[in-house]
Amino acid sequence: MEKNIEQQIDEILSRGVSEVIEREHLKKRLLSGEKLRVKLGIDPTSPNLHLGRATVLLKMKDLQQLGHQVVLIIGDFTGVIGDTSDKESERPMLDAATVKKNLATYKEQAGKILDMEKVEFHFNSEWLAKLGYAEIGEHADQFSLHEFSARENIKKRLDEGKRVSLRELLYPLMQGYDSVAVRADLELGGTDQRFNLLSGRELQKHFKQPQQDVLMVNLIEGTDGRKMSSSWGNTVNLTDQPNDMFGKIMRVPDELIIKYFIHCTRLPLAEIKDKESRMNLGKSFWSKLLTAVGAKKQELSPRDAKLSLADEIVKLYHGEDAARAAREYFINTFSKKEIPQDIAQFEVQSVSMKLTELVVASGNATSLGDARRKIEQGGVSINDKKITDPQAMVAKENDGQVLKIGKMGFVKIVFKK
RNA sequence: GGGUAGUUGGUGGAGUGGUCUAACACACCUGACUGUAAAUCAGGCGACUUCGGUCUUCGGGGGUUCGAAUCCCUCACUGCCCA
Repeated sequence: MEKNIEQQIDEILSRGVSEVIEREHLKKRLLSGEKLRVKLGIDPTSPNLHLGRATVLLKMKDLQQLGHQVVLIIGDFTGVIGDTSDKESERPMLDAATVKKNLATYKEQAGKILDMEKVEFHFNSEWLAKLGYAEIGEHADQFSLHEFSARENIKKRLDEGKRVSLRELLYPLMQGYDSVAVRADLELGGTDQRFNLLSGRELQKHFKQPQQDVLMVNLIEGTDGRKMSSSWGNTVNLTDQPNDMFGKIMRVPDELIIKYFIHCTRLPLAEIKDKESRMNLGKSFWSKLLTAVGAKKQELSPRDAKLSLADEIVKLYHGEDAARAAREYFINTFSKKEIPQDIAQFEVQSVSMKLTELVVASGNATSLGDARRKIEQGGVSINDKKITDPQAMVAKENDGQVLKIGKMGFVKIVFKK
């Protein structure tokens, strides 16, 4: 049993983790049976959680399951400081109502992973709003401009002649002071948070508190292989419907399969390793040879690996049944190119309608011009028959037929008159 | 406070009086290919259209001109240098 716990802890400290600061110290504390206060700061400006953010939450969950206290800090005050790289809008102070609303959304999403009943919540305005210049000056004195400007992303912006607001200097101070305020033992974050996470240690030291340990998880790439970010549109959101979520994961580049398994699921590492080696098998010369002579059928195709990846992830957020259904949907629709069973209906209110208008009205094109282009380029069909005439009309005889736009858009046409 | 250079479509970035809906690249969309994806190839990528056109866009506002992304004024914002 003892050993089992140690293995769990080792996995917590290594799976998907890029760096742990005071690793040995932290391991010792985790083993000691002490109940640690594990801090995570969350940003109330963007309520949409995606898989990239979920990696940290999964880690929090692991810790929660070992009996540690999860402390979530809602950055209602920090949110104002935020990132000023967006040139046109200095963000206004979030009003209480928005924060509340975003928080509710957040809780709902994070609740898919964490046991929210056991989470301790704080708004950082609780303590940050009370500080005056004197205190801020004191905190600020713990850091130098050099340290700050050496941060990679700041340095880059400085080099490129982009604006870096002085306000941004305050951000790490605030996040660091949060750790003091909640007396954090451990703080989690992405590797991009390094500086902010470490600032907590600085300030705790200054305030004669024991210094928190820091655990940084790797950032994962988005579905297109670039950095996962809401503004790139390459995220898989926790709120995505099962079919969507499944499809998005299937679109992830092959190279990321194992990384996703490690970071976004809790499939045992041994199984992941097995998949990895079986996938690599397919690439080697010997395996090709063996396959050619029919001596071996062990290997795993990236497609199948990805299917089970998508399965695992959807299961995590939507449950097993949903995952199974999503898998079927995907195979039928995209592999076998069948028309799915349940598709949205579009009710036509008149006797006939222009196809272009229908495509737009059903949400499958952004403008009539866009619809026309899709039609002209052969992206639109009705009951598997391609329509290429942009002037085409739909009428009574199309009642109940299935309109397909692109790979994903299915609409059942229903006439009301 | 002084000086100086800038602000172009989702992004980067050309363009300095008409041929500009604005090069090129990325992103995005459609199609082909495929084991999902990627890669590759083809086409597209402001809006509306009776498919002949019409209208809107180059930080905001105003002006000069037959004509402005391009010239002038003004406001806002940003970089850099100096104090």
